[in-house]
Amino acid sequence: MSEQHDADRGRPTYDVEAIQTKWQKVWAELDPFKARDDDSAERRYLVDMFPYPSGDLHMGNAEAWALGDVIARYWFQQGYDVLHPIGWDSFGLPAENAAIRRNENPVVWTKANIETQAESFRRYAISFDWSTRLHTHDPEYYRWTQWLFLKLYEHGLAYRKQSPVNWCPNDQTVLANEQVVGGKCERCGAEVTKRNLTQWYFRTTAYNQRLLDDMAALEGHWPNRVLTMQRNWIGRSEGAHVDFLIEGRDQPVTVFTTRPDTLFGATFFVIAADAPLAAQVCADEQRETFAAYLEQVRRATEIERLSEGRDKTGVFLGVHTINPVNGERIPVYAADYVLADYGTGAIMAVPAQDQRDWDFAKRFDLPIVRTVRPSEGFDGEAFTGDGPAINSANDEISLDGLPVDEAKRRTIAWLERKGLGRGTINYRLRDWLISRQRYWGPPIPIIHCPSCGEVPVPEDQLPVVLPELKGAEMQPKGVAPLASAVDWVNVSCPRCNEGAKRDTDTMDTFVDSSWYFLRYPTPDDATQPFDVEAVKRWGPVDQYVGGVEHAILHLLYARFVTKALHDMGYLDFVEPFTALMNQGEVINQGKGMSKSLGNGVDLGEQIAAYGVDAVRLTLVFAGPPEEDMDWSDLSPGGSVRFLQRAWRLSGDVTSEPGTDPARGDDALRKATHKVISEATQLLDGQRFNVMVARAMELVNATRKAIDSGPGAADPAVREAAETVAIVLSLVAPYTAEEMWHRLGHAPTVAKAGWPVADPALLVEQTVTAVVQVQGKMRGRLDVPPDISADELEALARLEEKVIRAIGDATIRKVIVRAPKLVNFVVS
RNA sequence: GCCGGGAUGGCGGAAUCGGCAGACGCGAUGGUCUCAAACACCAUUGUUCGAAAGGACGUGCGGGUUCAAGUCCCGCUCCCGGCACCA
Repeated sequence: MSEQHDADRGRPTYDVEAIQTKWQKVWAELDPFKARDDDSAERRYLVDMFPYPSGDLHMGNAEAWALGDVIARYWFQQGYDVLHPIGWDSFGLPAENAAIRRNENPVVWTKANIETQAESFRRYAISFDWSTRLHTHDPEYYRWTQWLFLKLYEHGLAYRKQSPVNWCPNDQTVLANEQVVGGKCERCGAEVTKRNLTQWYFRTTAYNQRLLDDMAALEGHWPNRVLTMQRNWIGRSEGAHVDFLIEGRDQPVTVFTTRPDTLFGATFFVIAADAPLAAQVCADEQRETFAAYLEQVRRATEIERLSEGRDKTGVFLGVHTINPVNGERIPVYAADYVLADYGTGAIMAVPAQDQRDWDFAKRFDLPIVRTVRPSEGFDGEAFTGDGPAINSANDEISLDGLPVDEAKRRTIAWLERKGLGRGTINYRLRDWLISRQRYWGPPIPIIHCPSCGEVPVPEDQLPVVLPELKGAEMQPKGVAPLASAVDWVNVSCPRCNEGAKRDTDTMDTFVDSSWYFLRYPTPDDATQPFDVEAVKRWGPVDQYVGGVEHAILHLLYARFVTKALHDMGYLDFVEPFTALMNQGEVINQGKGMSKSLGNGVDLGEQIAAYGVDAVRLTLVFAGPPEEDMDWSDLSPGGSVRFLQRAWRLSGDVTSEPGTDPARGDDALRKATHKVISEATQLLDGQRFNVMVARAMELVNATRKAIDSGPGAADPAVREAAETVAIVLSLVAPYTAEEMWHRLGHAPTVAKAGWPVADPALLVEQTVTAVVQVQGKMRGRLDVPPDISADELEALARLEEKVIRAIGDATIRKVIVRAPKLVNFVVS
């Protein structure tokens, strides 16, 4: 016995440290959470978004894993064959920046942090199958990330193009659209600028409609806000393509519009200044003006471009185009309020019905023609609402008087008939830019050959291993650090054997994490990225747990990769994560924890002070899983107190293990089985905080039964205490195991089996009926649950308080809902 | 501006089928134990009137439906999150 004894009372005390040390060792030997994968039970697959190894685990990690572990451990208790894996998302910038500072290779810092976190996870007692462990920086992992690249390349889903891209001047690398937040680098906060570069892309746009449609199956299983964010990001909009002929060009220029009905009001035409088209159409006499403007646009950061209340800028390109619907000659401008990479990079401008166009028209003194009659009393500028069309007729078509929807349909039909345009659907989603000019990521497995062009590295030559750079060799300088590893770069072309060069960019770390859940079932497979059959057995992930910060990036990419691999025949599902839970954030004193605010709460210190179980319990009990919690509102001390009360029950029970509870105290048994029944429902609904509350009630009831009820020897007391241990095993594994041990059982309580409520014990002998007068509560009656309406009403009429409340009034109506309620309506 | 979510005691939160508002916990107050303190345990704890019995009020605000509304409907306010010159 490792328990210490209280000197005064001679009774064992609840020694958190000792219990933790003791059971950690036992569990390491038992390895109880290893997935069996042997068809002995239904499989369940739970994944927590794997951690980035930056230092030790923190409060946020602690919450996410505590919540995921409740679900995993509940499944273990129910007898499922559970796969609950762990890995590390171990490529990425922080390691690289640290390595530059420390003049070493990023692997050193990365490995050290991983070991620290792994050790913390073990102490934190998460129910992992440790044999699943993987790290994305291992060549044996990224070999398959490169394989994924090659497969996408093979199927036309990976390609290289030149395009204006987001550039982070601080990190000296390009960024995906998704990594630019409010014009700033998502990672370092620097203002992002644009550069025209040739980069690698994954063709996410090939899946835009399916990414949208397949969300129907996630409805109700994914948080609403995540689905909404994904929908916004994909940004489907219905409209039309309209062709415009620009003077001096043979090929028409197509624009996208959601308002084809307003075509008669298009009084000018705008091309994104940084789109190649702008330079192409520009008239010679305007060339200098345009070049100056373009230079100004290029220099501006996104922040400046988007800044509130900024006047529209632009230049006339010296050419005109013809409005196809009315033959009007309208001027063509270049401006930066039109985006080069949305739609076609050019628009028809309808100032009367679009505020941006209105602003531009005012600035450059361009005509404004209303083609939708604004509603009564409208005193704004551009009118974007519904209304009858006006000024919208030519020899062949008249929209006048039609509402917007109908006018759109007619215009599209007319355009299609004339061959001047067509109805279309446009998406905001763009292709995923995956090249990075940094070191610590998987090299792109492409060789550039002067005669053969882009040549994929043959599969049997994977992995393309990173050359071992350290310190300043990785210093970002705008070109990829790999370029300076001359021996590594120069290779012979796999196709023609002549001298060639490796691609020197590495892949975005989001590529690593876009498929890791497929490798967990077979993490050591040296012959393939994942075992198709094993993934069929386990996949898709039944429950995914992680922060909402990945609502767009990671989840969108993982969904895209899953669909692509499905179409290639590797997967039999199209959505990777059947259900998603976003845990809330742990904040402190109303603000996010940060060094600068000095309000950080250190997980290690909390665990040292209160113990693993109390910290986990506090996090789970704080509120609904998805809600943010403020650590300063919580009381780990209270959790310790509760755990101690629970633990003490296990020492008080005097009956032998295996005692038949049927002879036990009826009232306590009923309480126990009610808690079992409720806890089961609450777990199924992921309402873990309420489940903890029920466990607390059972502890209180058991305490009472021991002290002032049937006593410690009653079999119902044992049943209750054992139930407490099992329920607590989902949240407080150490305390639960210790209780289980003191109750005379062998480890491990984690697999004791989830109790089943006895329906006979859930039937109440009496229920409380409420008696109301005028809807106000005036009395309570204890009645049998099968009481008839008449009997209940008769009893209610005899209640003294009810009689008093009715007084002289006449009873107009009596509502009886036996056995719960009687309501007298009087006047 | 658009989209999503929310507002319940001093605090975190329960009440997910329209039927006892405030489960459970924290904090607070009083008590038991103690030389004392801490721990532990017991009791009280929505506001208000009342000595008490008992009553009135009470779920962001204003209306409505209903015998009955935290819950449903209409109109607001405020807070949190996301998107935003996306044609």
